[in-house]
Amino acid sequence: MAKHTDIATVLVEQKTGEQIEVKGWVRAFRANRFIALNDGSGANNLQVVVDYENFDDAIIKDISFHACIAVKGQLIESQGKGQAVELVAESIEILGANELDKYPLQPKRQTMEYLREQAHFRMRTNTFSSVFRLRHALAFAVHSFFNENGFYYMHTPIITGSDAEGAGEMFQVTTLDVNKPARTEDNKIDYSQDFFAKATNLTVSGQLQAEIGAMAMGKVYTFGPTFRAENSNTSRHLAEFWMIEPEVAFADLKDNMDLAEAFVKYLINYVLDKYMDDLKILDAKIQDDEKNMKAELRRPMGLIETLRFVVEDDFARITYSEAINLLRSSKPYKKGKFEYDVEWGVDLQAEHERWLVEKKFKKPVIVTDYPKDIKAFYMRMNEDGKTVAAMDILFPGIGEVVGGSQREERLDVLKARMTEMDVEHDELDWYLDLRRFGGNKHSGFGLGFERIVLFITGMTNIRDVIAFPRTPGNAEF
RNA sequence: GCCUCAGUAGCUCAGCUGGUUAGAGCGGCGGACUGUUAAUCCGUAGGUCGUAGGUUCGAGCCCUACCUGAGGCGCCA
Repeated sequence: MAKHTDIATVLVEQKTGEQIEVKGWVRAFRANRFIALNDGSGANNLQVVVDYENFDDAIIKDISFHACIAVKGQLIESQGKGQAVELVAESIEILGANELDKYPLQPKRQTMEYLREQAHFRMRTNTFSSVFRLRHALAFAVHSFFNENGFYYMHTPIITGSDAEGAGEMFQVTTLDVNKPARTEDNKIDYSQDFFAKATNLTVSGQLQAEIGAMAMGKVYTFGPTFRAENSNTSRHLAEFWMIEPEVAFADLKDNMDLAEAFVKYLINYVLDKYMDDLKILDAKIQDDEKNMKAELRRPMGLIETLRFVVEDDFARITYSEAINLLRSSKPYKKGKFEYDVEWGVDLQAEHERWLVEKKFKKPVIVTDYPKDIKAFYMRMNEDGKTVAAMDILFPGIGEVVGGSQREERLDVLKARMTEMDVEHDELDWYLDLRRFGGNKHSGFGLGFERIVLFITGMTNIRDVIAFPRTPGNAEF
């Protein structure tokens, strides 16, 4: 028996005249004659033509929406419009029939919220199969970009005993009996009896460990799961997400920005180059979604147009202080339209970031040199003693996609900052060692993978770009 | 964690100022159909109006609490 062929391959090679076998799920069965078959290998369906007189009624009856079938036959030039080739069915095997009266999906538009509840089936829809193919492509492109640029992929720990970074609330990892944990004599929980003989958590960032790598391997990156136990209820936050964190020795803040910008553009170019079919499906979906929306709520550009625009143009680069000045002389500020005040020393609010990105520059904006008091202890202090060498990249629609900095390499300055910000020195002694012994200038950033997938797919809720989203109160599947 | 909005058939929604028997489209089911592209046509079944209380002669509609979802904010990536 011939091995079956991926539909994507059949459609690319178009070897008409050949006998082939394909396997997949029925997307539609029209006029008792035409099956739109999809096996997930690509965005496009293969049209299978059935002469029903040649088949049992029972088989014809089982060819229904999302039933799984195998088809053997000859590939021919399509006799109809809409596709180049089609498969003339000579034999059809029902691999898995479908009970339509109980099946939660329907061949019609269904809301993202409803499909989210059907996470075990939603990948069978056009939208989600495209999203997850793009997610795969982008993950692959992450590795390919760094590999091409001389970076080493580093696996930082998922369970960590280090809780000093302060990036967010953490999930505790323990094998102690939560109902009656071991206690010390003064009735505190006795972590010396826990699995790792200390309190441990799921990682909130691999950055500090990546710095260890950079101080030996030069250019490293991590790409792995990250966990935040924040009670964040937004369309841009997950409790479990994937983060990419490059760390580069001998690099200053400008090198860091150049890297981040080149990286993001590489990812976008990668899918523009290789996954246009999926982008077209999502582009069309967005246009369809926006058809009934008021003009001012629609996106100014289509998805593919937006992606091209981002890669063709330089990102805007401004300092935090310049951003404050721009905001204070902006129309919405003068008219009192902002809900929050704009004041040097206070972090930019979402509405301020949105004005900068969507109104002022109309493209991604890199904001640098934030006040030291609103940023982390490890960011390098600038000459002015007030700001640090930090940078955030803000994207239209989703806000902060990248957060990074040049790291403080001066031992005395770093220690002073840790004291100032109440960071335990003892726990991070190894981190200080990196400065004590052969330290160097270095920089890095963190990029939320789902946020960039969100931007590139044009989806609007981060829960729809990860197969099984974890959010407060929800860990289904 | 805070604010706002929503929950009516399997799905997407309509349901007037509180008033008789709860409406549509799609989907399902039964049938027709051999060039369709979200196929089309005919027929048909399907509802504890999120849950629990309350107000009222009378509640899908008003009030209270809770649950679930969405949007926004904060925290961040």
